[in-house]
Amino acid sequence: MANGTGPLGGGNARPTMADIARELGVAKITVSRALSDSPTVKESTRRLIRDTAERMGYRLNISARNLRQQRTRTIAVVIEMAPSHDRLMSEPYPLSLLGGIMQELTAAGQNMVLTTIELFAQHPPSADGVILLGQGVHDDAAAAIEATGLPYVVWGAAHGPPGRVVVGSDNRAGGRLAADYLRARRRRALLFLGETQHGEVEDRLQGFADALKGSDAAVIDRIACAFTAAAGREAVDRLLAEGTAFDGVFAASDAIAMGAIEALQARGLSVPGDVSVVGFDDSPGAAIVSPKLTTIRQDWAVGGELLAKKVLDLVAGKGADSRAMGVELVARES
Amino acid sequence: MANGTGPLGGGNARPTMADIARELGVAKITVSRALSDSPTVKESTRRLIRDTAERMGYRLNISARNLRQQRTRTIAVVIEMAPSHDRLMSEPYPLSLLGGIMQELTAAGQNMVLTTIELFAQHPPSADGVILLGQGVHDDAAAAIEATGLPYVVWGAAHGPPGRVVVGSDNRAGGRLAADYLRARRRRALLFLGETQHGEVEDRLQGFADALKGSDAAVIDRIACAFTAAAGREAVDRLLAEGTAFDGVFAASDAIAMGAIEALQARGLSVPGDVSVVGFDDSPGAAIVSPKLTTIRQDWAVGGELLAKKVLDLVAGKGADSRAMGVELVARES
DNA sequence: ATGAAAGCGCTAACAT
DNA sequence: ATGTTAGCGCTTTCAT
Repeated sequence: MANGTGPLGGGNARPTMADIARELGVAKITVSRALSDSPTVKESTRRLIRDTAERMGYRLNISARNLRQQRTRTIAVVIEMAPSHDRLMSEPYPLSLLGGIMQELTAAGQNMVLTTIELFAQHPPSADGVILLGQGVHDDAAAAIEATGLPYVVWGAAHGPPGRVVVGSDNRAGGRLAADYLRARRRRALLFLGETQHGEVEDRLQGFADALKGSDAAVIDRIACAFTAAAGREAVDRLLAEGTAFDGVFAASDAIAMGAIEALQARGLSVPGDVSVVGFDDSPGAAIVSPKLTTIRQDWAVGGELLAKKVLDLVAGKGADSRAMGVELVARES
Repeated sequence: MANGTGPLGGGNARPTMADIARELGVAKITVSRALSDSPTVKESTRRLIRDTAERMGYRLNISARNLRQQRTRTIAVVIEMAPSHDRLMSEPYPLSLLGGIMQELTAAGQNMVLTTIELFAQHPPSADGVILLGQGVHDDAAAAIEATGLPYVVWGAAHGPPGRVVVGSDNRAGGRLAADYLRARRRRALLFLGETQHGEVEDRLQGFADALKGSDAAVIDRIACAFTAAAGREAVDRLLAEGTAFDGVFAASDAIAMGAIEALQARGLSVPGDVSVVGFDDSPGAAIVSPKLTTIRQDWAVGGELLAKKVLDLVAGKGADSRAMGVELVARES
């Protein structure tokens, strides 16, 4: 029973500035000025025009303005992954990053179009700038964006060319914090769980390994695994089945850590009795699982705001620099 | 060190179809036709034009096309909430819902712009249709969208006017399933936790209460609480402090349920020994917490796809109907 | 198979 | 304080 706004239109097409101008006997440029609050329009005229516009149900044609002004007031947010169901949930770029971006763009009166990198490469949306979430294993995504010539910023790790603006957490510092935590608990045989092809994860491992140098603790194994609980569970289960012994785990995400804990408990091992586990992200479930998960908190919302600010600066021709945001260890039970 | 695409431009502005046409000595309309794969252009001409366009770095000006064609190939997705950090975090529904929407829109070659209802009301983005996520307590959000005259669909509960297209889970059925589960476990004094101002939650409670009729079990109390673990914890803690006795809980979200379990355990009560708990959503953490949470699963990704399909149908003038999607009880330990 | 003209709705630049 | 002119880049319509 939907009616939409069919093109039958009994003469009720959306009115334009010209319609309002004709109605009032003014020039359409005056309408334009009045509606955009130009100070050169007399207050009374402005009020008259605004009221008439409202009465007639006028709405600005944004495509026309964009065409005329050669800009879009739109930032494209590109998610560097196929839009598959389970991946979206488990990837470490949750909605809070989008929330931060949205908050900042909204405040600046900018629109935000969301695409995947595939779609972006095929039909780049009209936008003044681009925020890329995740760089992917190779630099394909960034390359696709560079091809458009649009200014862009990236969430992730600063492994790309030096001029690129990257915002991300200080993943090395996160790795160091995890190492310190495990060392303070006298853990020596440590496991790292995470896909180090992923730049951020690589940094986490690097910080982790660095901080262990010169101590009696060491990374005895590193397992590439996806950002999911299932992957963490399987990895740990396999190791235990093989008889690998370890007493500490640093996982590249909380989901992985939770999966690891499950696998440990399923084999009768206690966390943190036998094995200590540190996750990454401080995701919502971390405080609720049993044992409560010790983890490295990164502030995505702030990251999102920074991304948005920086891309807007670039769009405005103001320049911007990369930023590694501080992280924090949240010591809970694990 | 960012350079952007400064307006200094040594004559290197983005080329237009006219530029390509001049370069090749053809009419710009021929360029237009060639680039849009019109069959009336000779194959050799098309190839020539495409190659030249690529060589010159041509990119379609979407604003111009939109203006000329009077449409945008864009769907606005409106999030009916302030982009506040914790709500976004604790409310997982938008993320997978967005995934489904994106998948479907992407496949249809549509762009997706994301806004909040506030921003939408101030500056409606240019879009051919709207997907509204969540209706809010009153009907404000839907009203703001209706004011634009754009076709729209809503995620939530079908409590609005009859013509409105609503996609959502069958929340009443979810409530019934929860009731059946608790009855089968001989639970009699039941608690409902959730904000029934929220249409979906209201339906969950209604189905729940309906299914209890004529049994010896009953809802002894219903507490309005936000969708967070903290709210669930506080609500249950307060009740226990007051000495209220109950042996079953149905929570409007998994987060609430997890908070409730925490509070129960903190007071030395066992789940499910003393109290059974049913959540809603089957969110990622549900299978990992201890005890593993029994919950009602709703498939957001499919919901997102449906929303997108239906709004595209409306945009195409094809009509669409509302849909309550089936839910499923996932019996775990709680 | 290709082209010329017109115009989508808006605003910058230059009058008045 | 208001108006005139022109044109953003594209595609529809009507020739040829």
